Amino acid sequence: LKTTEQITIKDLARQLNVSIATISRALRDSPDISPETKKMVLELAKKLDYHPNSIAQSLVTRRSRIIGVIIPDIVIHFYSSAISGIQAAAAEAGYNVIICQSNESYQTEVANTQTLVSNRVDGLLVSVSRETQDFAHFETVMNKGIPLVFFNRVNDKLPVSRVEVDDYEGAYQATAHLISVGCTRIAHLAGPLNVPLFRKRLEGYMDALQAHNLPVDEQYIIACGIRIEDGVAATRKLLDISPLPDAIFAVCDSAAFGAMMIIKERGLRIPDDIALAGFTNEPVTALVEPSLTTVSQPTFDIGWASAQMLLDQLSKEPHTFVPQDKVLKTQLIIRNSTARKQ
Amino acid sequence: LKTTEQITIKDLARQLNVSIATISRALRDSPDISPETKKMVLELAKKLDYHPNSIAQSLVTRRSRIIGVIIPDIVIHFYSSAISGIQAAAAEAGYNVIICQSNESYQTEVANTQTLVSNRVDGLLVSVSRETQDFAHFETVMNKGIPLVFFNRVNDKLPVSRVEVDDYEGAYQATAHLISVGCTRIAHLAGPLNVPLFRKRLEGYMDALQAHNLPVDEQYIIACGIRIEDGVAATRKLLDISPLPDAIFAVCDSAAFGAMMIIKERGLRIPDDIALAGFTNEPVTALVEPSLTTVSQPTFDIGWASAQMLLDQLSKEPHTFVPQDKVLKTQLIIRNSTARKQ
DNA sequence: CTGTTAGCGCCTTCAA
DNA sequence: TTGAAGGCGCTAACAG
Repeated sequence: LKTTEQITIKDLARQLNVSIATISRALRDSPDISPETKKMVLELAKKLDYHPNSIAQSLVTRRSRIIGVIIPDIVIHFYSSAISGIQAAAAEAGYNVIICQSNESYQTEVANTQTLVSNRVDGLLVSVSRETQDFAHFETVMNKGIPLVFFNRVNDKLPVSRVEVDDYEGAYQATAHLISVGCTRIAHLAGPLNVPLFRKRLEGYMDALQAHNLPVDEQYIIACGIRIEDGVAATRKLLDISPLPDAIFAVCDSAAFGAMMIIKERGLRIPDDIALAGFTNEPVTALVEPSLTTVSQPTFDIGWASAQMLLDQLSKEPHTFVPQDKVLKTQLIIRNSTARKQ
Repeated sequence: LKTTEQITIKDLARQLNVSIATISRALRDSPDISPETKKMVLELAKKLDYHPNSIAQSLVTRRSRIIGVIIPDIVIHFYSSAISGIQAAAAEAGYNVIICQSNESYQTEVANTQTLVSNRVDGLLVSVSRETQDFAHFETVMNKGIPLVFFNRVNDKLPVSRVEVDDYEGAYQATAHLISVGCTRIAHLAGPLNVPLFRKRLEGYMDALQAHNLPVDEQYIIACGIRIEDGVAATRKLLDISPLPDAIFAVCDSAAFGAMMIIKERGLRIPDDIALAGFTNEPVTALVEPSLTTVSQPTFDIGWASAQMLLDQLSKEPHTFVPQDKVLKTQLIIRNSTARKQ
């Protein structure tokens, strides 16, 4: 075998002495085709290892059966897990997925969007970059009639469907838990506040403090990114403050890991000197020492639900579209990093 | 704006009263086109937010500018990081990437392959599933003239290019290091041995023992998967053996994490009772307690190099093709889990 | 039930 | 420098 060429319906038609239309029908078991012809065609197709050229199909059906996904960073566990959910749902419906990473860059996100539009994806699933303030590129997508669903990094600037978790509630519970184990000077490593979900976590934190008659002390709220290094830097700053906090609620697990390193480096004990809680429940949170209290997010389900929402929209008439908003529940996971103070 | 339709060169041609051929030429700055016409076309294209339909382009050029990737599991840090490398290299060359997960299933891998072929990817980057023994689906791909590169999970059953790391050497060094800190009963949590790279790690481990005049004791070699739970189960078995090992070299970091949990659960100390080493150098290895000695792999670079190798093949005449084999270096990272015994 | 015909959006000779 | 025409592989009327 040295077939550098792919088999087409034309080849099948020639070998079987029928028209290409007949082949096309047989392959897609259209109702009006004789069983014998169909059998004959399918057998030859299998023998020749024929596979339809999806590109040609897409061109004529005007559907690529491809979903485009834009995320900030695939290496972040939350996103790789969400993508698994997206792919599972997509595969079940016969769709493929093209993934683009914005690397938290607005420019890259715009470029990604264009690429996906050029590739004629049937719909778009997006977690916007941290930098993104202007949503014109997504408006363009909508104007072209391409369904769009935001997940996790959502916003209300555009009338599109979204899937998110109850970040406010999760943060509230984590903070309330820290209070319940006896902490009174609770600091927060806050995420970039132009991202709504991080703002919601901040609000949940603040409201929990107030609901328990604890002061919201601005100096205990430190701007922080979402990588380990960010947690390291933010915690260094935080531990220069006096009096020291007796607890830290970090915006995400990675930031919490960074905090953990610095707290230990300073010779302080977790949770005795400083209790610590994170957000997301990455697998390793159970493994670090002490194990990390955190807020569990259904990462796979977020991806799954987003894809379902998009697929649902894809299957309906465009004019019947009404934006949906799905909020998934989080769950507080209590571990040793917040064990009750003696 | 409510344009549900996408702009085509036909629209541009009509508005400008020129032929579609002229538009096509202007857009792709062909040499024979007047500067004025070109300028006129480009301006209108921008104004109307025209973007070429890549599907139509692919159909006629017979190149999709899409690279297909098949990996076992995107949630594994190694793979998500490798994918970042792949995407970076692909993007630089103007290629897109479609990722499929086999979930370690042979059947799924075969299905993935078909999907990607149907989508007329220009080339394929593959880390085969754990189950895969039969490579006929990849032979089919090669017979269709689609370039193929194996990375990480490579094998020598097919004459294709591959990118791997020096697994043997990495395992040898890790084991030699354990010996150098005074361990003499070194166990190995071995990966699935039908996967060549895991076999190489086993061989590196065994050869290091022999080179240092230590016996290779079969009961200290435990079959293990590559997830945390696998490490847990394997270590449970291992710690029933007497005498207990005084060190464990785990096939990967996740298995090492599982081992770490069980060792602690048994009230044994790391490294004093049992030293521990992993493989890959996932970010969290530095964070667990004690921090984990491991063998660092250039995960991003593996992806990058694989993509480069494929792109290189794509740019050359098929008949000039000679399979390449690139082996990247690993590096031993010594941390507290193997601190010298007092 | 099957064949003919016309595109989908674009590229690419071949003429003009 | 530009236009006309054919075709990439497939689907979808429309006839027969």
